[in-house]
Amino acid sequence: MSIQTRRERERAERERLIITAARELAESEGWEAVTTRRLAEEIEYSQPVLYSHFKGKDAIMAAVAVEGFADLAAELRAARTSASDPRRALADVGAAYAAFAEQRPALYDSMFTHIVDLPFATPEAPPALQEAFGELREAVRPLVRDDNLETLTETFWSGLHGLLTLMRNGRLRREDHERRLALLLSRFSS
Amino acid sequence: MSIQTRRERERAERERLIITAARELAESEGWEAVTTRRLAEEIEYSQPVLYSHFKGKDAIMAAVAVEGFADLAAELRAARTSASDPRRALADVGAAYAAFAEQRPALYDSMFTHIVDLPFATPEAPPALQEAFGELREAVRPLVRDDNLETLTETFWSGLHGLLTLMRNGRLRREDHERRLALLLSRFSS
DNA sequence: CAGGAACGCTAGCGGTGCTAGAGTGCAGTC
DNA sequence: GACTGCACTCTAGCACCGCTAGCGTTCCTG
Repeated sequence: MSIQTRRERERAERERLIITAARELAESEGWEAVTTRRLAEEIEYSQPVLYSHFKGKDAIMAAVAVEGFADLAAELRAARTSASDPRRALADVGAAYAAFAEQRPALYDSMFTHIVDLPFATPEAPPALQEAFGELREAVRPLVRDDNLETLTETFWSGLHGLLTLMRNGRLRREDHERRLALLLSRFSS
Repeated sequence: MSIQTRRERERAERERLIITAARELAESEGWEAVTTRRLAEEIEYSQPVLYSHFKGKDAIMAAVAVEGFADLAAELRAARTSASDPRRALADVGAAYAAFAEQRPALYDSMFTHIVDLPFATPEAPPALQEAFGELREAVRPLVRDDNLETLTETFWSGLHGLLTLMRNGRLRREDHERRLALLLSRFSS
C-alpha cells in the first residue's frame, strides 16, 4: 500500500513538474517555444512520458490555463477587496486584469484565446475559472442597478479582453491604453 | 514589351489565385488546413512557386487579411448608410461587424487575431484597413459629443471584438449574444 | 537557329506532435 | 533468496510542417 501511494505521489509531482515547466517556458519564450521535445528535455524525461500524463499538448496547455485562472482570481480579489469604494474597486480590478494580461501574455492566451477543450460558461467549468469570473461580477455588482448582472459583467469583461488582445497584437496604439481603459470604466460604472 | 506585360499579368493572376485559394481553404476548413503543400496542390503548382510570390506563409495570410478588410469595410458601409437614423446606424454597424466575424471566423482571425506584420494604427496601414476603421468611426461620430472620437471608436471596437472572440472560443454562452451586443450599444450611444 | 536567362520542378533539411514496440528494473511469490 | 511477471521508460520512427538548394526544361532574344 505504501509503495503504491509513494508511486502515486511521485507521479503527481512529475505532473506538477510538467505543468510548471510548460508554464515557465511559455511565459519566457512564448507558446511556440513549448514543443514536446523541449518540454521533455526540461523535465529530464523522454517525450512519451508527457503522454502518460496528458492526452496531448493541448491538454498540457489546458492545465496551465487552469493554473492561470487561479492566479488571476487571486489578483483580482486582492485589487477588489483593498479598494476604498466600489467605483475605485472596479477601476482597480480592471487595471489588475490589464496588468495580468500584459505581464503574462502567453498565460493569458492559453486562458482566453487558444482553443482549449475546457468547459467555460457552465457549472462544470473548473472552480478557479468560475472564481475569476466571480471576482469580476462582484466588482461590477455594486455599481449597477441593472437586473442583469451576469450579462453586464460579460460585456464589461469582453471590453477588457478586446482592448488587451487588440493592443497586444498591434491593432491599437499602446500610448492610448490608459485613456481607453478609463473610457471603458466610465461607460460601465454608471 | 507585350510579352513582358503578358507575363506580368499572368504572374499577377497567379498571385490572386494563391490568395483566393488560401482564403477559401481557410474559410472552409480553418487556417490549420492551409498548409503550403495543400495550397500548392490547390493552385496546381509546386510549393516553391508560393515563395516566389510571398516571403512565407505569414505573408500569404497577411494578403488574405487585407482582402478581408476591404470586404468588412464594404459591409460596414452598407449597414451604416442604409440606416434611417444615427442610433440605428450604430446598431446596424455593430450587427454587421458581428455577422462578419461569425460567418467568416478564419478570415476574421487573420485580420484581428493572428500576429501578422502589417502596419495597423499608423498612416502606413493598408487603405482597406483604414477604411474599415473609418466606417466604425463614422458610425460612432453622430452619437457622441465627446471630443475624443478616436479613442471612443477604438474602445467600442474592442468591445465588439472581445464579445465575438470570447464567444467563438467558447468562453461566452452563445444564447446571450444579442443581449450583450445590445448592452454594449446602449453604453456607447449616449 | 543558337545561347542564355527565367522559371518551375524534384528532392530534401530540420523541425513538429505523437506512438509502437523493445528493453529494463522493481514488486510480489514460492 | 532466486524467479517470474508486470509496470514503466526509452529509442526509434511515422506523417506531417515551413522552407530552400539546385537541377532541368522551356521559351525569349539576338
